[in-house]
Amino acid sequence: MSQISLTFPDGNTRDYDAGVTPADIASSISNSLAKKAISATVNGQHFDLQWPITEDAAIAIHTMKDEAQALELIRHDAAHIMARAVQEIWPEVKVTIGPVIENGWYYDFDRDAPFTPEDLGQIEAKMKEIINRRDPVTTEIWDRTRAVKHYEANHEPYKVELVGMIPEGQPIRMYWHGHWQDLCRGPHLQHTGQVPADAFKLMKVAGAYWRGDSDRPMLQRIYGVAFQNRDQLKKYLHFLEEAEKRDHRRLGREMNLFHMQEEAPGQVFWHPNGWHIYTALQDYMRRQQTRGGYVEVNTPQVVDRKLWEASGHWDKYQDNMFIVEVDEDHAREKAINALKPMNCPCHVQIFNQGLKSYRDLPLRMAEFGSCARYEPSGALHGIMRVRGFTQDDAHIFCTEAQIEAETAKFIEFLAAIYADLGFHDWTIKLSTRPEKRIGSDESWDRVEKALGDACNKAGYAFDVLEGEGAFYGPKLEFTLTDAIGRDWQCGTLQVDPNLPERLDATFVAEDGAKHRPVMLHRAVLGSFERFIGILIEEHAGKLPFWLAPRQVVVASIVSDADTYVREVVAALTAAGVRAEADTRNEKINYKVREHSVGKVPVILAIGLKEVEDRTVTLRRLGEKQTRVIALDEVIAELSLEATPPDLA
RNA sequence: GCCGCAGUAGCUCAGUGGUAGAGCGCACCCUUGGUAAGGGUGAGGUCGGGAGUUCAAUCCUCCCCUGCGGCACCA
Repeated sequence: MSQISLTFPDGNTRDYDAGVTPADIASSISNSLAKKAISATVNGQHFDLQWPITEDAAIAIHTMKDEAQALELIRHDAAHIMARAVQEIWPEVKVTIGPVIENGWYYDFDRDAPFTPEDLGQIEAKMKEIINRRDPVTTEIWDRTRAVKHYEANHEPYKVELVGMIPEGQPIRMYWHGHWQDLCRGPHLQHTGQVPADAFKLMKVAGAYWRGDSDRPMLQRIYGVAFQNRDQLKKYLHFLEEAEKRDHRRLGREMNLFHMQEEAPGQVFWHPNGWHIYTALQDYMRRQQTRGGYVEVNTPQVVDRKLWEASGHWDKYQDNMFIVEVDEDHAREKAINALKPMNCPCHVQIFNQGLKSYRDLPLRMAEFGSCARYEPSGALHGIMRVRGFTQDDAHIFCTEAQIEAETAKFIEFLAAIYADLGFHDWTIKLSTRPEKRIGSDESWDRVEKALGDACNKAGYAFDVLEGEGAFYGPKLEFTLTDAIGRDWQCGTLQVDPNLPERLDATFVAEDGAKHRPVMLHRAVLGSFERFIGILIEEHAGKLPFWLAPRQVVVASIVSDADTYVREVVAALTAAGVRAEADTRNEKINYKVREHSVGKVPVILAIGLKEVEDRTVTLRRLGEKQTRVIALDEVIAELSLEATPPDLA
């Protein structure tokens, strides 16, 4: 038998017979390692202890202390154990796939009756039983015919399909957890008892299309989470509770920011408190855009279909548009209009007024554009995914040669805004040419390079998403990570030579001839609605002072202080601070509690002492400590704090 | 749009084949209290909408709407 040479993480190499398994190697090192080993990494591939190694390789043996590998195996085995549990309880249920996902796994089943919450409990109990049996996990490679025959005989059509999808030359691997068999690329643990019985939980059942295709059958997906131990599971469940407390829908109600109702699904009724956030953010963005060399415009809401036909939206986007038919009784002639889902065609109309010179470029045209999109009902989510929204939209009309400089300028523009808004952790993704596209490869080459170079020039790294660009051009996406680790794609910059072409935008160049400009669609926040939702969740409702809808409540302790309370409120208001009086007949404890729950950042308590000394007692949200401070001083302090970051 | 679940007072939720309850909130009264809920009294509901079964429907059945969790979607 031939020999192979294996290199260990410490740099030592040892020779073994070809076909040796990581399990053999662990045994050859020590008994304790043989017991503790769970898997190996062989030439970068996560390897089952039972798989033979056939060539020289770098190898590292993993134990439960290697968290990444341990969690992957635990979750993957849990998925199999769950599928087995389901089939032990309901043998007629058909199995499909069950991958590991963040924090756990899911498994999709085909079953007529829906799984109920009680079913989940039953499955969980059965899983624990299987874990306690400590059934061995074994594996074999089968040939395709045998695998297909096996699954046909067992009435598992989805598995037959999966076997058929495995490319020629790749092994068709079977795994057994005890008697229960599943097609699986592995790796797995060595016996079911290695999955901690007290550190997993089945979370929910949901529908999911077979192979993610909405034309194929809807399956039932059971989600589970699993960790190495009970404490980690508890911690995760606690995290979920915390995330729920940040839910913008709940905080929106509690802070009286906005509401939604069924007469206007997917649209926001902004209350005074919420509208303060909105206008503060919009005022800030308007100042930034002015500073960034943009001109602001405003364009119609209801636009005749002719323009949408010309722009191409009527063809490609109609399902997402609100169509408005004007009745003949009310209009001179019957017209079909659409609410604008995007601002770009209208911006081209403004560009097309008068003759543009190359001297006008780049022309940066911004609009807080109210758009309406008929989003699928299932997509709606609070104020994050809505049917009526306002974008911080702009289109930069420029030449191809100006794309790089304009993009670099935009990245710096966006970075400054994210920093002001408290987001420092964000990334750029460059989406490149898709398969179905227009334009020459040379032009794609140039424009993709321009975007990449612009990122480098601005000093930011980027990831590439191959083939994810729009059909007419590549784009940059800017994704920020929030306080609890969730990603939100907000900013975007998209190169578009198509729309100027379709809507016949031109400028006169130095050569005296008419040329086609390129458009850069770009946004920093995306939509105000969604971004405010993100801000609320980011801060768990405790917005930065300058954005907080209610900044200060001045609360009387005794009613003899009411006159002074009103004086303090008036002085703060005059100094540009949003202040309100609370002179209700309630105890200070009650007022403090209520305004703390309402996330008011500053409470000024006023009793007879403060009236006497012309002071206030200041209490900040979340702090127990209070501070007595002179009226003039507190006005100066809070007025400074109320100043937006770009004006401070 | 698809699968599943849900819709009862402003909010959170309980409940019943004979038109309904709690806590908080709200109103009024007492209380003037020093930093996360002082006490009392009271008002408030076409039980999401429509149809059906029934002597009788908030409850059972069907359709619709909206929401929630996923999936699909996000030119």
